[in-house]
Amino acid sequence: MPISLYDSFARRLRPFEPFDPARVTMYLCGPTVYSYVHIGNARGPVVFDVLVKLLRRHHPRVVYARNITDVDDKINAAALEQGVPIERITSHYTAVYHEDMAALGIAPPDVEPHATEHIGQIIAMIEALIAGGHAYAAEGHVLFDVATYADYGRLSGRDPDELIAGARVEVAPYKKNPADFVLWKPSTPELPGWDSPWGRGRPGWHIECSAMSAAHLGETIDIHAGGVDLQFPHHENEIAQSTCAHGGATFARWWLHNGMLTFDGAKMSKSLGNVERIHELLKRHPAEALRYALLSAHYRQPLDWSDGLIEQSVRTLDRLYGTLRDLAGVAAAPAIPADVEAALEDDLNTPVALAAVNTYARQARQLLTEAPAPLGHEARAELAAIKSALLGAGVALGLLQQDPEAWFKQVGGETVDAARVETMLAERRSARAARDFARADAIRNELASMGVTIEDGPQGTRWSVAKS
RNA sequence: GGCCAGGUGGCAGAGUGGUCAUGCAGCGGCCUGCAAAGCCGUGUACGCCGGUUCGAUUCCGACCCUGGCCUCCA
Repeated sequence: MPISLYDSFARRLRPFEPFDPARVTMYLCGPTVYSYVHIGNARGPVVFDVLVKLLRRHHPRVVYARNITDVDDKINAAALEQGVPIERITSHYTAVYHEDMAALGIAPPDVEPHATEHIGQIIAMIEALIAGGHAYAAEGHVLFDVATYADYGRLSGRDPDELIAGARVEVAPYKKNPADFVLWKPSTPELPGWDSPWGRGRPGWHIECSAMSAAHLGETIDIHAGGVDLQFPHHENEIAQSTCAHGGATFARWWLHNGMLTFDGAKMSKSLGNVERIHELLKRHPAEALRYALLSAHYRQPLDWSDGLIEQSVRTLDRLYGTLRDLAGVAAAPAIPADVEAALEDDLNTPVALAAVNTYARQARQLLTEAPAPLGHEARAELAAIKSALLGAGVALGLLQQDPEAWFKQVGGETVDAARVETMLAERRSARAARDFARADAIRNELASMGVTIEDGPQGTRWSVAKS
C-alpha cells in the first residue's frame, strides 16, 4: 500500500510519491542548542523517526537530515550570561541533545548539518537572492523582499497584504516592508561573525535550513517536517527564500507538521516556563514509556502531557512486556504485521498501530491461559506468530526492543539490588514451604517498601520494580 | 480581531452514515494460603441547536467552548 501523508501545504492527505524513487529526501528542523530540550521538542523527532523507518521499508534509499542550529542570539546570550565561549554552549547542548534523542530510541539522522559549517552556502544563497532581485542590503543587514514572492503566505494561509500592512511589532526602519525578514545581520566584535560581502556578520534564523537542505538533499526535497509552530514564519520564509534562490523550483513536495504538546492546559514552551525537560524525566521514568506516550496520540493532534499519561504508558508497557516475558520460551523473529504497517501508512496513525499491538498481546495471553499445560504444536505456532507480530510492530514503532526482564527490573535509570531481593525471596520460599505465611507476608511487605512487587507463579516467584 | 486545528464513555485516545476501537482506572467472578499477575464478565460515549437521510457521533449550517499561529518557539 502507498504511504498517505497529510500535506499542510495542500491541506489534504496525499499519497506519497518520491521525486526521485532512487533517493527519497527528508528534512526535519532540529534544535537550537542553547539549553536542555523539553519533551515537547522530542515529539517531532519521535514521530518522524517512525516515518523515516517506514519510508526506508518502502524505498531503497532515504536520506534524512536533521540540523543543529549552532549560531543564534539565544546561544550568544547564554554564552555571555555564563561567561564562556559560544562553542562551550553549543558543544555541550549538542551532546545532551544526542543523549536525550538516543534514550528515546530515535535513530540518528543520515546527515546532521551544523549551521556554522555552512556559512559559505548561506552567503552564496543570499547572493543569489540579491542577484535575482529578491533581497536587498541595508545598514549591514540583508533582507528578503517579501513583495517579490507572489505565493508568500500560502503555507500558513496568510494574506501577504495584511502581513505587510500589519505592523504589530516595532518595524526596523531599514525594511522596505514590515514582513521582510533578515537573511544576514551585522555582528559586533564580541559576537560570532563571518566575513561577507556585507561586512562581518551572521546569518538570520531562517536561511540556514534552506542552505543546508539544498546542500545535502538538493533544491527540491520530498518532505520537510517540523512543529506546527514553525509553520509561520519559519517555514513560510524557507519556502520564499529557497524557491526564489532556485529559480522557482519547488522547495518541499510535502510539508508535515506535528501538533504541540500542552502542559497545564497551555503549549509547553520555554518562554512560558511550563516545560518538562527530557533530561529530568529520564531520571524518574523509563525512556520507553516517554516514547510510548508521545506515540499514543496521532502526531497532528495536540497531546496533553501529564503524570497520568506517563503512568498509563508505563502500565501498558508493563502488560506488553509481561506478555513477552510469558513468551520467552517461544522462538520468533520480528515481522511487522500488515495491520500495523497499514496504520502507519495511513498518515502515521500510531494510536491505531498501538491498538493492534495491544490486541496481539491480548490474544497471546488468552492462548496461554486457555491452552493445556504442555503446549501443542498448533498453539506454539500461533504464539510464535503473535510474538513475531509484537516484536515486528515494536521495530516499526521503536518499542518493545529490550529484554522483558530488563524492563521489569529498571526504574527510571536505576536498578535495585537484585542479589538482596533474591536472598529475601529465598527466605520467603522457605517460610512458605513451612506454611509460615505470617513470615512470608512480612518479607513481601518489606520488599514492597523497597518498591519491589512479587508474583508467585507455577514456576516460582518473580519480581519487578514498581515504576512511577 | 485574522488564519488554522479540535470538542468522543471516569481518564487517555482512534474511527465510522446503520453489530467491535484500543489502553488506563473501577466493579463482579475465576485462579491464589493471602496477594500480585493473568483470564472471563461488566459501561444507553460521541459539545449544543437545527437540516439532509429510512437512519448521523460520522455529511451540511449556525452557536458555544478549548488549543495553536499571527513575536522567539518542536
